[in-house]
Amino acid sequence: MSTDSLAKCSLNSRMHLLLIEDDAEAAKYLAKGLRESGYTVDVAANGRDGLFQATEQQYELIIADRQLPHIDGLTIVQMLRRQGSKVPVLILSALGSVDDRIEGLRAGGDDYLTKPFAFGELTARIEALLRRGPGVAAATRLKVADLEIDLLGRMVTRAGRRIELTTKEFQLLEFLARRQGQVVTRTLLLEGVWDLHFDPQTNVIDVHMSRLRTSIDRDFPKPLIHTVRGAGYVLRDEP
Amino acid sequence: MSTDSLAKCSLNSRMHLLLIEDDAEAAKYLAKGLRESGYTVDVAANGRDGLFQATEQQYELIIADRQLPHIDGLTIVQMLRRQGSKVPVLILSALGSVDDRIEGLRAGGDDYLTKPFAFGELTARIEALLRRGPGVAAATRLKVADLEIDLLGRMVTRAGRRIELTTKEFQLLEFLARRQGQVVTRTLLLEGVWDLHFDPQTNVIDVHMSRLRTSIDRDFPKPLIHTVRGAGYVLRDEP
DNA sequence: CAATTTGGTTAAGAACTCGTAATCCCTGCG
DNA sequence: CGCAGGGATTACGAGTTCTTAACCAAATTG
Repeated sequence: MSTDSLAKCSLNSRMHLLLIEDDAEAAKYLAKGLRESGYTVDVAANGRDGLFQATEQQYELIIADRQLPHIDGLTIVQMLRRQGSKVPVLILSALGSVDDRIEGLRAGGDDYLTKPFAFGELTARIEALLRRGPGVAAATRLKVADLEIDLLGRMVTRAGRRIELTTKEFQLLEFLARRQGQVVTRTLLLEGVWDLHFDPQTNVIDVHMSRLRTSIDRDFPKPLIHTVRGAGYVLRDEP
Repeated sequence: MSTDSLAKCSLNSRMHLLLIEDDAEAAKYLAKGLRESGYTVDVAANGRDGLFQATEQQYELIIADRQLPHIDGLTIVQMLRRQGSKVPVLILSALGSVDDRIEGLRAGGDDYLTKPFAFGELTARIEALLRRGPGVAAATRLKVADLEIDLLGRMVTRAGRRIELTTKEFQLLEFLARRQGQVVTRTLLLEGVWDLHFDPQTNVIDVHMSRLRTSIDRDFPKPLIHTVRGAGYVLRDEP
């Protein structure tokens, strides 16, 4: 099966990652691949910016090169830990030899990966780090009433019938489904689905929500997407 | 990997085992003994590495300690099974109570051995598991709907009709078929089929996918290869 | 060594997505 | 009732992504 599981592991929840890598080309390649795999990726080109962004924003995981301008990867980990942050950090190292300090990372719940590595290996380790502890595998399918979402296959069915969605629609639905029953505010959607941290002054959300609605709810008696006036939207069975 | 690993796994009589054991001394002792018994043995020192290696490579059998750092033995079995792997797994445990045995087997472990044990007993059980039949053997043919792929014969048929493919096309199809139903990203394809670890800045994948499509899907009403915009491709029956 | 096959590149255009903006539609309140 | 404000819907177009055919070089074959 080899990389089977890797593929399987890579299309999960929309997680926010920070990639700290000074080699522009490598950074671009990795970021692209990770985005294809469904992650939201921010990139920092050096240690200083990286550390700043890591403290400024909350990431689910940080991937840092070992050797970086200004501040190297290991130091970033140390500083983050000193600030009380517990974000898992994955160190990319060009060094072949096993460094004691790096070895120590594993104990701290973090991990390292020696270059060159297969992309699949990276996603596998990311998934391993994102798992909330042993035994709790990340979900691969979500269910809301008769609606089923297959994250690996990027497939949605309702009442057994197949529903085609665009990428944005799928992301939006996944975001809602992960918080099913809870009201999701516009701001939350803007950040979680569009990665916008300011008000775009447009009605992007409304438009996409409308599109998603026609796909999900039009041909069915019970709508699953509900508007909460003045607050946001909910995905749930009851009105 | 594709055809390489195939040759490796099916045509080589030397059995490939993965031993996941955190106790370095025990691991060394067992590995040595198993190698003397004619097995090729890889060792992983903790659950995370073990699970990774188990998915990364095709092993005929996996021997895993029950208690491991990061991810324990039973969880490894569960995860492998969830990934569709059928590798026989032998769990080693210091726990001897009946409950533990049941739990271990229910998790999908194929056998259970309580420490301390005689080395002979270990080899006996390994042989039993390996002998236990074709059901556990590595796949030599893959099926997706009416499409059949004979990995050993390097032959493809759809609806009984023979389809001729070039080497690249076959590799591509095999890669997709091994992950049928799952979206395969371009990056993954680039690495898995072309062994390119950077962006080739061309559309090789698209072109070959198009060629594969004309071979596989042109003369049939239901296409099996589907594009997932912005992500990659899937091989599956449904649209 | 010519002929054929194979695999990578280029490029044109087809198909599709997504954001904007204009318009319509509620809902609640004065 | 009519108005205001939030929300829904629709159409459009720019930009992107995918498909395909044609081309060429390298490898393979007779």
